[in-house]
Amino acid sequence: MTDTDLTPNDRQEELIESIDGLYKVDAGAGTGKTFAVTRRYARIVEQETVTPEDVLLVTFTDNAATEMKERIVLHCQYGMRELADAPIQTFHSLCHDILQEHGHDAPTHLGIDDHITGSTQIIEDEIVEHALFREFFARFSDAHPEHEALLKIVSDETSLLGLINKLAAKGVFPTADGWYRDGERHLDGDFDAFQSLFAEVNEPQNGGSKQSRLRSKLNDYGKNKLYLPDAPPKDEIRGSGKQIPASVAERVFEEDRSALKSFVHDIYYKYLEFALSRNYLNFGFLQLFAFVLLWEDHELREDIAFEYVMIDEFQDSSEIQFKLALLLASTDNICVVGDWKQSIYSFQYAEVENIEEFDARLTRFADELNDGANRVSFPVDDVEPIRLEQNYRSTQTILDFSEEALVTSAGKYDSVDESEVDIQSLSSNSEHDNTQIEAIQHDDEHEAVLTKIQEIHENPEYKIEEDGELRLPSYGDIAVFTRTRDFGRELLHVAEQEEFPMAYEGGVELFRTDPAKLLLAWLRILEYDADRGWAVVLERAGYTLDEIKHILDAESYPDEMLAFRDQLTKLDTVGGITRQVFSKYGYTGAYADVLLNTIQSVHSSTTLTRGDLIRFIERGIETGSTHEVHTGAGTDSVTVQTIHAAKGLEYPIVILANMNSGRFPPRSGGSSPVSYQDPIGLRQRKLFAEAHGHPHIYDNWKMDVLRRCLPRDYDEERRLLYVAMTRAESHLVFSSGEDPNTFLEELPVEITEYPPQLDDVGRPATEQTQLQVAIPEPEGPQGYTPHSLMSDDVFEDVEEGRGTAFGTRVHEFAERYALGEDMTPSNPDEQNVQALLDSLSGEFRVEEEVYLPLSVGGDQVTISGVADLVHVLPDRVEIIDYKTDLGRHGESEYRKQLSVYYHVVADAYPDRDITASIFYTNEDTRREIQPLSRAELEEIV
DNA sequence: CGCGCTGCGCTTTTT
DNA sequence: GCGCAGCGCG
Repeated sequence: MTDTDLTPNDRQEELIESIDGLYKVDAGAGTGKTFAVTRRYARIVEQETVTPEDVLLVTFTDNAATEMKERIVLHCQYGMRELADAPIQTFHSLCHDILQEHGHDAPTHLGIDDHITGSTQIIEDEIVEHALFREFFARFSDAHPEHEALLKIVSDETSLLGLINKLAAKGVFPTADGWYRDGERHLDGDFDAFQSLFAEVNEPQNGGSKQSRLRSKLNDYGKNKLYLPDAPPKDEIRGSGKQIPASVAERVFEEDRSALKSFVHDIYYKYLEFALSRNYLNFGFLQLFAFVLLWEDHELREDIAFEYVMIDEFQDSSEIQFKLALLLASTDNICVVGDWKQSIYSFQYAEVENIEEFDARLTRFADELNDGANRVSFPVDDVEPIRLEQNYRSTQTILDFSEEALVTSAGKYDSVDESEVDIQSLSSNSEHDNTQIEAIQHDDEHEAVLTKIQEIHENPEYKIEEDGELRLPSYGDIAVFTRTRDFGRELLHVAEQEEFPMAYEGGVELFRTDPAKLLLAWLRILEYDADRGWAVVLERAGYTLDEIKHILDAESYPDEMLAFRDQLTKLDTVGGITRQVFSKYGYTGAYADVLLNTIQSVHSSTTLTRGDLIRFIERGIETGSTHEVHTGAGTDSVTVQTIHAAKGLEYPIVILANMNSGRFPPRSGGSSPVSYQDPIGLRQRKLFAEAHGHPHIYDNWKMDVLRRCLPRDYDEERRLLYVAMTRAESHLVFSSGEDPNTFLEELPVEITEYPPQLDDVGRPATEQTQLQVAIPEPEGPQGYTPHSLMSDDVFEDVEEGRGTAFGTRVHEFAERYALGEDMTPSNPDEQNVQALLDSLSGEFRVEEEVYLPLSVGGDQVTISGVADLVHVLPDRVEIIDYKTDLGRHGESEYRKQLSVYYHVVADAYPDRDITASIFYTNEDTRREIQPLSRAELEEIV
């Protein structure tokens, strides 16, 4: 609904008129929340004694803040200019303002001898902060040998940054000599809470005839792990009955965490110091220091505090934001507006409990804040609930159906207790109820979705309502939502080929687009003459994979490409190279523009060499950093976006795509910040430990048990579905490829096969191969059929950095067999391996643990690992790796890995010839690998 | 029917 | 690395 003309309904009226006191507003999807909030604001500032400076209105995005202001000025005495500086803003921007004005000494409250000044920068770019954090971490590691034991099990430094931010969002801060206030209590855990989780997963199933889920999960205890010598054996952990012994709960929970806590404290505190010394703050630290300031300085707090506080989208708030709101309120005129059903930002530290258990949290937080001083001076026990239930967006059929999402079970071990779910049913004010809800399924989901769109377009069965009239739907009325950007991008790609009017809205992983990958490929060619560059360029030109393989081996690149390379070589700037590459491939669209802009803006702030640019793009691909790109496709086009991006929007027709049998939700809780060491070489270490008795021990058995006690939480996934469905005004289509996921299967809608029929749409002819190349017969033992060394996915796998894991059971068989264990081959692959090994003379061994020092950018990089199977002869040494399928592991990944071992073994056997080879057990043969030089490895590492 | 082993697939984003 | 589903065995 729009604001200017309509009159509020009764509930909205109540919200607008009730401006004094505590209110918790349950504002469901499409209930005219913004309408009511903006009118309420207008009503508040109508009072003679109140000006906009007295009213804090918090939103969660800058865009929302701007929209609020725009809509407020439509019906209040203040104009845009008067509201420009009014506190209608996000928590972050408010905290920034507070720190700018009063934050100079805020760090000293934590014992940090530094200051926040006008020149202190806010780091917005994730890539930049990660780079800074890595630099900090390297220094920290050097300066703190006392934490060596924990430092060496950190495989990904930036996950520690994640931990720091999470603690900051919970209000846990370090001080010079400990933890701020009672922050430490959060780090000790709550045994009672853990024990009840433990008991729940440890309940026997099927009325006692079946072992508990926990016992079943722990069947893998110790598998692929190296535990400390005092770790209990598997049968002691699992017990003999249907349950894990109850005493295990205490054994795994109770451990001395002082070393871990002191490590986390030191990292956290030193990073705060580092950031301030470099004159920057991240978003989390803004809130941290603002909180500290408001906590410590009573006079300042009372001075800043607002007479009225309103918070929009309260389900997206974090613990510290809830507390900041209380510190910023001078009276109990507080109003939070939100909808627990739309809480989908937990990864951003949003806590749905803030709104679900608002009253209890309010009391508890106010109590905590009043520790030692009276900071929340108003009563908090009288909260007036208001529920908006009139929906202005969707038909009643859609509204009723969407509620199903919240009570749908996600799988065998997931159930929803419907009586526990507090759903305020919405009632539609739509006059029509011509709604279609359907589910389609086809292996080629992209084409199926496009076909469905074609069917819907201008189809009288999908009429939609506009101004009380029904009309035919156009492309612009349709939106496709996906859980992942990947799917959206693929769909768009197909749509482009079919010349379908479709546009992507939202952040794009810019560096994972084709223009960026082609640019990276050419840069690699220029800089290193690298296969990884040529392969991509050749593939793009339409060569088949076998042809590419041959061209790379023979280094016989097409003349036209060599000429283009020479042309690029003559260019001085990376901007020039970028422009040339884009123009060669006809990339003139929005992606290319934004890419060029990004590169040039980095270039103008630093002097960027080609090597720098390569690393910049590689990092961009790795981190998947996103940039807002406006594709500006024609006026009448289908919108594609992620569900997260679609929040707050509405479309007449919604297609919810990609409802496939993926395992939902994504791993909750995130990975442990202090994670296990990179598993490279784990199996070899185990073998080595067994063979030589010198295990390299690094694993923690308690963690293995603890992890398995945490139940999966599907609630947010249910809410995500709910958000997607409630965007729809009239029609809802679910779509899945391959197999539908459990949610879709459980929903009360029939899933129908939907074969795509897009033949009538013009398709461009596939590009012709430009060069025919004779493929030489592969060498190898007789009787094996040749097969391509390159699977279809290799380029993608390698480009996206997937496929570094090594372990296959065949490999394990080979190692055990070679080491003299009594192994019987159980499949043809293993038989092939056995035959190969039997045909070789000489000694096999698993090499000792070694460290290969590589010098990278002046810093030492160490790769630790145990060499794979090594075949030693008097005059030569051969490193052998095995693989059954290359689909999941790019050959270049093997080459990288084997190269590391190659140099290790070369050091160990200086007088002998060293070779490294992969044995393709499936159907092929052995192939020698040309190891990367140390210099090339350095580039990769 | 219960249990253990094996193969498969694999992430959202704002300040 | 990890959960889940499918399958074979007892």
